[in-house]
Amino acid sequence: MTIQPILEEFKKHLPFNDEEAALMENRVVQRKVKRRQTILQEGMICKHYSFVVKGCFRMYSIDEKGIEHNIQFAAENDWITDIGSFYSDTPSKLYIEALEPSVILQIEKLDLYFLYISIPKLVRIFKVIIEKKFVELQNRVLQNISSTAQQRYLSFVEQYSNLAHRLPSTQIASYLGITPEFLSKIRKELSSR
Amino acid sequence: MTIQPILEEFKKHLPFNDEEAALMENRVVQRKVKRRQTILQEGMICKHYSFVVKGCFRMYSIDEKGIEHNIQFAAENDWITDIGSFYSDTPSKLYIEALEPSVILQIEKLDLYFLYISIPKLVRIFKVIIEKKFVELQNRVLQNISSTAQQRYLSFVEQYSNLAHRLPSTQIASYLGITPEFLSKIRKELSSR
DNA sequence: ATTAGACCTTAAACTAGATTAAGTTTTTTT
DNA sequence: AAAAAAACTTAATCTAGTTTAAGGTCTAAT
Repeated sequence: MTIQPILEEFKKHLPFNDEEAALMENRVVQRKVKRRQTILQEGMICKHYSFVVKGCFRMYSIDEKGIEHNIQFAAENDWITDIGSFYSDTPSKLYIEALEPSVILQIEKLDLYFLYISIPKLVRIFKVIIEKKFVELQNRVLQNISSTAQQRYLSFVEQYSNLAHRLPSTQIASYLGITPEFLSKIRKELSSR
Repeated sequence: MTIQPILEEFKKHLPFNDEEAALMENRVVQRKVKRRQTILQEGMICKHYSFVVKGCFRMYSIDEKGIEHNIQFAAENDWITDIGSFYSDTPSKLYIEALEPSVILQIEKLDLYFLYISIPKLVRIFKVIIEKKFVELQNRVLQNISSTAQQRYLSFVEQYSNLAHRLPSTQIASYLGITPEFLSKIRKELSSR
């Protein structure tokens, strides 16, 4: 079954029976994405909720000066979408790009709405998913307004150790809101102690 | 009916019928909160989801140096809770304090769970509420990693003009992640142009 | 196998924002 | 109404992080 990875993930919340799984299987599409390929670009309406089976993505915005700013990473068993664009059908200001060759499972908006009605507990599951992401984001805001770049780097490495050794440091710097040059300085300082 | 302000707010999502309203009325408690009084403190488990009827609150954390950092404000018709502590029954690291004499409506966790079961669309409503807050928070993260303090101040004033003229500038500085002295400098610079 | 394009590092000069400190005004409490 | 406490401002000094620039390494594509 294509959606097996999603079902495994849902077991942590509220497990699905065979009938529910079959309903979902019909509405989910698997897709391969090459390294550097984008699945969302500025100006597009975000049509899908995507689940990462294999690989890694970043969501970023480009400012007036042309500089990219990483808002979020998503690796195996994580969900990624521009939730604002997705639910309100407005053009996105963001990009979602594969940082590695990847495999994802995608659900379209109307299919997700159909599933919300036919499998009511799915609403509960997606509510819990977003609540967890909300808490993570809130902690990140707190860090941003209260900590130095070094402290933020250390807690990024601690919290996302799987990502930290897998991502180019340019991408991490962009996520932390500092220049790659300064991250290099921080790393040197840390290694010399 | 005590919960009238909540019902008005829900009309924007999915309106309640009389029966549903009565169920909810039984599970909601009204409470007056004095200026500077806290409804949540570090170490406590956050027991309530709170709806602001009148007044204004801030949620903040205190760092090792004793400095307070504002994570969120909530004024009329907004919800406030430490969602991490509330759903996982873990001690909070945050404070919620009234910045003005206030009136709130509170729902306890078990009551909310009862209502989620007896009024299924309530799950949908709270999912949408948190999704909107998620988008706001994501924009704030983007601002924090990509903009100067002046730009962040200007977009705070634009987005929350109702709050901006109501809050002491110390509180705004703490929310923006800068010192009150530097905010004063920014304001002077803006007014002289 | 070679070249182009990312990626990483170092270092000097610069700037946004912090810190310290002192003085003024406004608000709150008694 | 007076006293205390909180809030706002200005300015000098300091520092975390940026900018610019150059050289070096690694990876990927022809």
